Amino acid sequence: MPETARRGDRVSGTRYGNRPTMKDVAARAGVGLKTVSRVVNGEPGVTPDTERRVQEAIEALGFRRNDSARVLRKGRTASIGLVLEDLADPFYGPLSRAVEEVARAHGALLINGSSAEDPEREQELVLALCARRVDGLVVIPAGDDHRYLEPELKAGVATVFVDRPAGRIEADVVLSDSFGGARDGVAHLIAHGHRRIGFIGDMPRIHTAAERLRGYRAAMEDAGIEVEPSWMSLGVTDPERVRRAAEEMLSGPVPVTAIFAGNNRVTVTVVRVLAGHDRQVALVGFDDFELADLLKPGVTVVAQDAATLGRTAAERLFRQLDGSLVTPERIELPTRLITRGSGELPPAD
Amino acid sequence: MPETARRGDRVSGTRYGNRPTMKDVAARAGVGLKTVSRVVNGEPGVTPDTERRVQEAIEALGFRRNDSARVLRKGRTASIGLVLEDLADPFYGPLSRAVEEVARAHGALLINGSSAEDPEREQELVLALCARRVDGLVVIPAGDDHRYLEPELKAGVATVFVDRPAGRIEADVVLSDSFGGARDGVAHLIAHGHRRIGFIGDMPRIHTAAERLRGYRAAMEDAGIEVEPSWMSLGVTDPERVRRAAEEMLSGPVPVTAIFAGNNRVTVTVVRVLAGHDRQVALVGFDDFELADLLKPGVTVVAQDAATLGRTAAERLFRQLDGSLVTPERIELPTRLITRGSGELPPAD
DNA sequence: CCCGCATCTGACAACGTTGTCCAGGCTCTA
DNA sequence: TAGAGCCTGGACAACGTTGTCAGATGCGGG
Repeated sequence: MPETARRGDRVSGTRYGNRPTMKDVAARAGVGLKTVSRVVNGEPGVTPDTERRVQEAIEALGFRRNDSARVLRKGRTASIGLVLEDLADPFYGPLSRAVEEVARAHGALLINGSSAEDPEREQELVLALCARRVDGLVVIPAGDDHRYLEPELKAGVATVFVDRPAGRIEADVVLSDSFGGARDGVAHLIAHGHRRIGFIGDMPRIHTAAERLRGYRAAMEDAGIEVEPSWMSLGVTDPERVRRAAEEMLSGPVPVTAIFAGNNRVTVTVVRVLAGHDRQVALVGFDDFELADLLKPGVTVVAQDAATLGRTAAERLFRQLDGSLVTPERIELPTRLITRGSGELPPAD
Repeated sequence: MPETARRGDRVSGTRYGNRPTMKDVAARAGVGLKTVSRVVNGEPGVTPDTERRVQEAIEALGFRRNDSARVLRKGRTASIGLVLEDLADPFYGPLSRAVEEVARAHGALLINGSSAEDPEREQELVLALCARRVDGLVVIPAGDDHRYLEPELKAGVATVFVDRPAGRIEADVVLSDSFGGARDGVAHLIAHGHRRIGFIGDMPRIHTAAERLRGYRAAMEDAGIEVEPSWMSLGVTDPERVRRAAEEMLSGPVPVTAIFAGNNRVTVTVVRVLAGHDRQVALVGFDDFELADLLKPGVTVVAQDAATLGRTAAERLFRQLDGSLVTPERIELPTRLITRGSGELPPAD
């Protein structure tokens, strides 16, 4: 019976299509396996001459340590996971980058995934990250029930939620003061004489959206203004529906003189709608965005700092891993009203 | 001698601070180790009753398969790496997202890292990803020598370069037609009567920057225009220096009547500078950006599609992994001139 | 009633690394 | 010069999973 090559057969010390291992390096350098390990990890106890021989063998074979095996042995992966809604959203880019910088400072890599605002996909992603044994997780939740994370928390996976709180579990949260920010933004419009103010926001099942709506209501109530149902549009995000919602508010039976936009995508769409109108309508948006200052008029916004949000969360994560942090906490970062013109327009009835 | 707990001691089947393993699940379910593996991987040959018992044990213990061990055994990680310049840059967010979507369609996770345009950091990141044995790499190179990747390529790591070509190695590349785009953009300005046209771009050691500069020169030469050295500003990116460069071009001995901006960050800064001037200066920018249409005047740009760039690259990557792709290729995607007003302003001398 | 076969299950090795521990050779001192 | 102590290097097991292979079980037919 003729022998055929099988996976695992060795040819001149290296496996077919596979990578050289420490064993191969050891054989080539004429030293023991552990000595190679010591050199690779910069551990003491290797004479300069031996080290040189090993380095040469590593170079010659193009050896790279297999971190999967290392992880298996050591238990830490030096990587953290980030689950967010959509990396293409300008709000999350800087956030992700901030998390990455902190991770890098701690020698960790960042694995990230977009949930597309789908709770199921969020869970799928988070569990995939856990299966890869990330040391920690930064999650911008899409769903509102995170009990599926309980075994992970128990197993010591550091976890921080960002932008929105975790559902039904105890965990660290870092978020912006959506309620206060929205209330201040709407109050700002009221202070400039507006009473008929529209609100366009995301689905209230999203925590931030609900909080911003609550802020809107609170500001209106504080001013003794009764809110017409037709002034509120909830759960619309895609440009076309935002456009329709805005048009309806502007031409309804009780037309608004100002609009509060619940997030940057909505704001931008509303700006587009208003650009097509001749009537002056005031606008305040939640979330800053690039070029807001260059539009005519400049767009007044309630700004939250995505990078700080990410940095704060990541730092807490690594403090959890240190062990210097135990009790879950809720950290709320203040927002900042930036006036640029659009929010200071007087009502035009 | 009192016994003290050591790492490795077992308490009711689970290790301290560690996670349950298949062995633990097997013990609890009263089955063999391999049977658990079969259930977890949906392999056939398990009776419904046994499967139920195993599932219950998994549930009860909160077991998650350890993918590090799995990878070690199987050789594939079902993850790909993406190295780009800066995730916070609006050009890379959509690109990253597009790569992620393709990866997801192939059941792979995305690990990404920002090189911050630093060749050393790029190499460090790429090698860290290789150590984690990603199946493939999408790289937006910062450096111009990628020979360090040779062992990886030989070992079968699928690799695609995006936006800029690889240096000194043979590899797949997907990029935009920077030269043609810039030439067309500048020609557009020339067609509208401009002859004194400024160019502000990134360091020429960056391939795209060099190509765009080449396009600028080509368009000028085609029109028989001699370029004044003071019209070109190379290697400036940070807002302050771009601002100074623009001001100098506008007020120099031979002031320009139009500016071609080499990338979106430069374009935005130039828009800011021009907003502070009363003299009308034409502007064409490379790269589209959000809200370019809402500025007054709208900003004419040479648009490249970041998402398509990312998608194309990722698709090639997985075709490499299929084995259906062998020879490295260079794919150049066309750019598109979008006229919005700023590029059609006549020269104001 | 027993054999053969199909079906289900488990023991065992291997993946590539690191931690533990011991051997051998060296230096230093009494 | 012998003994103690240090330094370097290597053998071996373990991490948690999957592939291989053989054993156990049950069933139907001769």
